[in-house]
Amino acid sequence: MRAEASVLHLDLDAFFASVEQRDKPSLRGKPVIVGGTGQRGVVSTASYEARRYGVRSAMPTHEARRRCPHAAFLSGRFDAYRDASRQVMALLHRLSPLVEPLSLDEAFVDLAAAEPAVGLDRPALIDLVGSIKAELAEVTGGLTCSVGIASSKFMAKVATELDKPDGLFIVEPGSEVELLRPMQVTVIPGVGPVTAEKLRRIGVNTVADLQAIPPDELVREVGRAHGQGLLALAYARDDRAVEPEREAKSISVEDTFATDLVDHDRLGEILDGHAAQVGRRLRAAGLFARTVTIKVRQHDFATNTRARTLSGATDRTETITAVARSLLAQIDTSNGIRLLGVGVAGLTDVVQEDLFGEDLEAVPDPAPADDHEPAEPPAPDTAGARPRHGTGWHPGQDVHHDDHGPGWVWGAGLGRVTVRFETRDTPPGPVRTFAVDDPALHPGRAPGDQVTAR
DNA sequence: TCTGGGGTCCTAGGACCC
DNA sequence: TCTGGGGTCCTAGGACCC
Repeated sequence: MRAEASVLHLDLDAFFASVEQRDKPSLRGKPVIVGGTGQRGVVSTASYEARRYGVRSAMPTHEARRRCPHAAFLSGRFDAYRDASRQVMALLHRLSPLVEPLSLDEAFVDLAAAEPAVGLDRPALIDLVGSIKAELAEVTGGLTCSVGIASSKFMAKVATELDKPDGLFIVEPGSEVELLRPMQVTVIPGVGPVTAEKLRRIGVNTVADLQAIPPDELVREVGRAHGQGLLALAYARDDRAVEPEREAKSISVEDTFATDLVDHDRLGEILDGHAAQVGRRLRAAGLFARTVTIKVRQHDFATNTRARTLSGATDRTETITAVARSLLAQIDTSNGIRLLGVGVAGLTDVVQEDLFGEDLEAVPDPAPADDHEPAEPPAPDTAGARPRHGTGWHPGQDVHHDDHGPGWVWGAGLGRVTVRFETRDTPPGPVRTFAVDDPALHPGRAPGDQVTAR
């Protein structure tokens, strides 16, 4: 822990939903829910208007629909979220070279490393955050954020939660432990449902309870590393540095199906598709992987993983596919599978492919070594998790119509697709319905539709 | 009709080596 | 012909985070 409040934590408010409201004027001030829109979807982000109905992140979408049937349910536009995120991270980088992104919508900034230096007294920090918020709204077209500033990463993150949305909370150095004492133990990162229940059973509900428990009892309940970690955080002891540019340790692609799958050929095709995506991402990042993992979620939600480590690292789709297929063969899929995933780990950026002596059963005809873009296997259809990967229209998607210009998919079904024609810079626009195969209707934005940079 | 998709980190046991 | 101990790598599962 530092002597000064020099760690800043920033969290974009209801990020995905806010980007949707920014780009879809008719949704401003209305409940918006971004997430999986199918039967097995869950909520990623709910706008504050939707939260008033009890809709929360990670809630099954069918539950969200029950609570807030009149909300707009959108499946998400990750390119738009990534763009906004990049703008925000770039802004923070102009403040300090030490920026650690935690996700698209969250980051730590080390203010002690700010260039030029910034004042760390309370009035200076209030000023600084005021200008960050103004600039952030400017570059992103009106997004807001909440900010916490404290003497450590842990306390800065706790602080952010204390004033949302569009808030600022500065923890005065020295006041950390008193601030924490009355809080629920679940404010401590690493205390999820399972640990919270274990702690509850030994009478620990608040951080003050955690401080009072004999350490050996705590360690007995939650394990040594975890127990000692919790105890340190209960006393606000946290000297972790703000670390920019953490390297990726794994890459994975997975998909939950609308209905459980039994058919082995279909599962194999889906596995091939996932392996191809993983291979593409690996090559795009210039990385090679030594370990291939598959993940299988059974009909009853029981989850199996199988992994195999190769003697050399690869970025080849054929190799990943062959290993993944042989791993899938080890698993009983006869009762129905709800999720299938492929991942790689053990990443390096040096070429060291060495498959001599590798026992790859079921290796398909190896392609020439320079062929790094094999034909895509057929995309999963019917029972799969469409429309996310399919050609169907999905709610919220950007579209362009030859006659009506840019808009977004309001809904689709029964051979029809309904589009609202509006953009971030227009007033709420009109709604029209087309046949799903209307040749004048195109996915994405046409070049002329680009929103003016601000 | 419960329960996403992308990750990180930890634990425990077995293989293997010296 | 009798049972070590440490270290590393690997696999599987699970908790947790956004």
